[in-house]
Amino acid sequence: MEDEVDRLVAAWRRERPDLDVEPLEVLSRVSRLARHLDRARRLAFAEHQLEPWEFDVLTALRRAGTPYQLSPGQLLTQTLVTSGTMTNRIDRLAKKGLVERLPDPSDRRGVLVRLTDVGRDRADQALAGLLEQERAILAELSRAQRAELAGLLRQLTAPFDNIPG
Amino acid sequence: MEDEVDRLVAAWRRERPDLDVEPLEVLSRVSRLARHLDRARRLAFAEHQLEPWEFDVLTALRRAGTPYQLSPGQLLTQTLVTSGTMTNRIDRLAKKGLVERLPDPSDRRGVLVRLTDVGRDRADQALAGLLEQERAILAELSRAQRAELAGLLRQLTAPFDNIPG
DNA sequence: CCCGTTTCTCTCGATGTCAAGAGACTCGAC
DNA sequence: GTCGAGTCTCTTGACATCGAGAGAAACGGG
Repeated sequence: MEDEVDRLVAAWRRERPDLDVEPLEVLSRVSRLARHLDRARRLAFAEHQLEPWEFDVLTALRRAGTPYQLSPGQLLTQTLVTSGTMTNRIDRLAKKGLVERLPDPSDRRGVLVRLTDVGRDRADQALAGLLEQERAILAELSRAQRAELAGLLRQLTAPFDNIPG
Repeated sequence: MEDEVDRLVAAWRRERPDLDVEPLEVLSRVSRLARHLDRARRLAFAEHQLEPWEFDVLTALRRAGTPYQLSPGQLLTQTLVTSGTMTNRIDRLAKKGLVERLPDPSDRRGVLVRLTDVGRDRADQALAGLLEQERAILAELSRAQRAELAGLLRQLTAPFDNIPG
């Protein structure tokens, strides 16, 4: 089956026959698939009244384990947004009752963000929904193919995740 | 070599041992790799004084072939942004002298956006730089592995690209 | 022809993000 | 102790995007 990247590559070969555009076969597909996934996730989360960014923050806290609390700084590094953005996000999540701000008992500059019970349940439900949807997308592939794909992708992501920042 | 997704998956298995999180092994890697690629591309384009969105628009015109012109509407569908955004983008590219607006001779409601010579050269140079960088990222894999990866990704993207919109 | 519908592009207001910096507090050297 | 550098969170202003809708022109049935 043909996809958009096949058409993209064909267009480049026509317009720039001097260039080797083979890298696009892999990396343009990665980018485009990621975009499709973003849209699909937005839909899946909407069923739980969550935005993707809310899911990101809530699950970071959820993965931390009890008592489900992290500093805003720790949340920054996990979600890769800036501090101004995180302040805004915590404000909105707190207003919705999904997290609460607590003073950090060991550092009076600091704050701890803790998941409320409601927040934990919402995160758990949204994760279950996400996994269900992702399983449907991956049904195109056999178990062996999925493992193969995961392994090849790991080879590409590992340098980014380990060497720099 | 371990990557962030391995750590992510391990955290979920600890916190939610009841869930099968195998889909994350593939799809979280796709999303994270796409994010790394975005950052890398931003850097590569900066050497040519281009933003990623500028590259998107210029190369859409470039791929169209001579005379390198498309309507704003055609650019919308290729770049997947809204019309308000495209108007803004064309304004800024025109101000930089990379594209120009022409009245559409066959439809007085319409406009044609045409790549200037400067714009075409910038697009060509930026594409060459991008491909060079992408080749470096893909050097982790053998030619056969790249072909395998492209094929598996195509199986996942094809349903999105063909069935819906 | 004429009028309603559709198809274009652009305008406008709201929103989320980033980058830079301010303010509060901690920590270590002296 | 005290001072300066470092750390942490929040504030502010700029900016790109989206979504809804306005205005202009094309299209097509009666």
